[in-house]
Amino acid sequence: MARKAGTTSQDTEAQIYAAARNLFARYGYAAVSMRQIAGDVGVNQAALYHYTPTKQDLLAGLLTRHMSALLEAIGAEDFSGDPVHALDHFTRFHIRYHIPRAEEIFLSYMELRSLDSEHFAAINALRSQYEEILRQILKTGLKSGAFSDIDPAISAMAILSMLTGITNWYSPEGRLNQPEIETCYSRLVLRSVGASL
Amino acid sequence: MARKAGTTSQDTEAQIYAAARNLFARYGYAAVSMRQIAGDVGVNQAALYHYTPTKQDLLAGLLTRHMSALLEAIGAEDFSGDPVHALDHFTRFHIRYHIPRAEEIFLSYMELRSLDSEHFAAINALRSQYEEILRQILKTGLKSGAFSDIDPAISAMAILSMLTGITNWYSPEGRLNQPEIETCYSRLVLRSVGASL
DNA sequence: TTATTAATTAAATGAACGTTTAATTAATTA
DNA sequence: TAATTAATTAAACGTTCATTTAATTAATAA
Repeated sequence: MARKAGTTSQDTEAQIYAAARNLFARYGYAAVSMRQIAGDVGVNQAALYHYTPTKQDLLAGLLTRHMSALLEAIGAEDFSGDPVHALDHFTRFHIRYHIPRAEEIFLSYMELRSLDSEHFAAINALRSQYEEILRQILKTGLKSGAFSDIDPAISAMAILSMLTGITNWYSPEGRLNQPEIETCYSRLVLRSVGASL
Repeated sequence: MARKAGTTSQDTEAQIYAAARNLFARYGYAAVSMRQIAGDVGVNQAALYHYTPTKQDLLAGLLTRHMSALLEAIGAEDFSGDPVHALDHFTRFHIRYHIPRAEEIFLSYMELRSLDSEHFAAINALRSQYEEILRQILKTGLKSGAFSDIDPAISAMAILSMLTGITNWYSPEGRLNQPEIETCYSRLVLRSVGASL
């Protein structure tokens, strides 16, 4: 047998990554077999090895792509102005970016442990970069007096946990829509660091 | 071969649960084999089946024990007084209870998906009970005017995410000790719901 | 059009998995 | 002390796993 008529390699690769993301997020990396992923895509299991050398690299690829895309997206935002505005902006950006990507988020929090140490270090470095952006906003606001009585490092972790936790309960059919959730969380975040509203 | 000289069944069971908890938390339920657990305890793999009918029941047992112990512990606390004090008390209780139990926490957040639907529903009901305690504190404080401009359901989830996230970065060798962390988080939490400090 | 390359498959490999069975013996009960 | 029960083992069962090999052919380049 051979290449499927009318398809390109890029299509197949995207489908493989999408299927792997979905299955890993639902059942966990170790619980998902290469056969399952191939089955979802509709190809033979051996075809996957044209796109990834191992299952481990497939996971690492997913996580790297996710973190790189996140860093690129936040790199296009401006947090240089008023710290209160910057923190509100960061909060809303984070929620808006993460809600439609609940699978990736869950994966990148749960399956870091499934990576070998090299892959782990690489992904973790990317995550630190993202955290650092929030830490900087908090430090700036603390200096300027916009925020008060906070430990920027601790507060950054607290805020990120709070925001990322949304993906654990959010549903498009829920009581609040996304802008309402943003407003709700923005208030919680700003008040937590002592910003005067 | 037979029973090991000088040991009791209770010892072995406790060791099995401890090993399972540790391994599941480190590598994930699906990634850990019954042979590994048995190896850690120092018994043959078949011996595990004297204590659990299946691997799935072993996980469910771990999670049930954890949630029941948590509910029993918080049941001994009093949150009926001043809402500000109650929320401070809840925050400190949560941190104090969870920090030494990072393994169970990680497990009960990550491996719910590994449970079949009956086990899942049972554990989830226990978790809701715990969340409800915080929701009640927030509702009471909102009525009394101690807290302001919050959605109690959303705020409860936000606070729990924030607090539980501590287990992702906490280290006994870290910059802050546990009481300092408690104070730091208590301020974040109280301010987030608009309590006047 | 022909030759080459890239994408895919069926089949196999050897290892590991959860679980069961039947035998064995330490501890407990009578 | 003798009989029973509970805890444990070695070995095996059938299944599934990630990965490899060699063959096959659609798409592409010459």
